[in-house]
Amino acid sequence: MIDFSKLDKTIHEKGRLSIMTLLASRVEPWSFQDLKGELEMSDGNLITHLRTLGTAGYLDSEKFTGDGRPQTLYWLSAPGRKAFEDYLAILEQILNMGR
Amino acid sequence: MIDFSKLDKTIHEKGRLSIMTLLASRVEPWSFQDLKGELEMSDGNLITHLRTLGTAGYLDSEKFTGDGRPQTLYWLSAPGRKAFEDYLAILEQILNMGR
DNA sequence: CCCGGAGCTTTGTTGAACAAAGTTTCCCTT
DNA sequence: AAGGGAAACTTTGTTCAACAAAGCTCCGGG
Repeated sequence: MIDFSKLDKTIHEKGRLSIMTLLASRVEPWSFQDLKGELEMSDGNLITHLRTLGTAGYLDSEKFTGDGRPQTLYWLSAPGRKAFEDYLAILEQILNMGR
Repeated sequence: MIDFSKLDKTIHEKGRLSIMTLLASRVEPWSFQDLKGELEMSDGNLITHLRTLGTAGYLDSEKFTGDGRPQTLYWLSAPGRKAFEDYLAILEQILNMGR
């Protein structure tokens, strides 16, 4: 039987799930603007989710101020990738059980 | 790109997701006691989630008082199964995108 | 006629999502 | 140098839902 209590609540919330999925979907980091453009989210909401994920140790970020406008890049940390893999494993169990 | 806004919030919450998964996993209905035994949830919390799903039209229920103790049985309605299928389709997209 | 369990309601607390507006920093233009 | 503007971030406040705990109701059995 699936252990739903193992479903990482930090990841499961819709907003953060979408962020984690985007970050996991490619190797290159995402800028704040790219994330904002892809997800329809207010600045405050987006940055709060990013901070929550950062505090959990799931992502790293770096602020660049070199070329043109300043921008911050975000990418999954190793623990973040691991946590997301675990999360996906449960999704897979749900899929297999529900069909 | 995945449309995360289509992620049914009624289903996505952890408690209701576990209920829907259980109900979808077999043809026979589940009794309140079976659900309560499988999911570790208080009576009030469980019944509230069931009512939320019922109000959304995602499940049907019937109260039996014939043999021995009274019991209520719950099962997915046709719209509920459809909504769950749609939900699973998005999970599948997330899985495919994250790997 | 109580006793107890099943199902359900009610109440209250806690916490999180989200929006909106304000703040800071820094580049670029004039 | 001064001001404009965009990016990133903070703050504030509202709103809503999860969840626990306790109480209520119905009904069958002893």
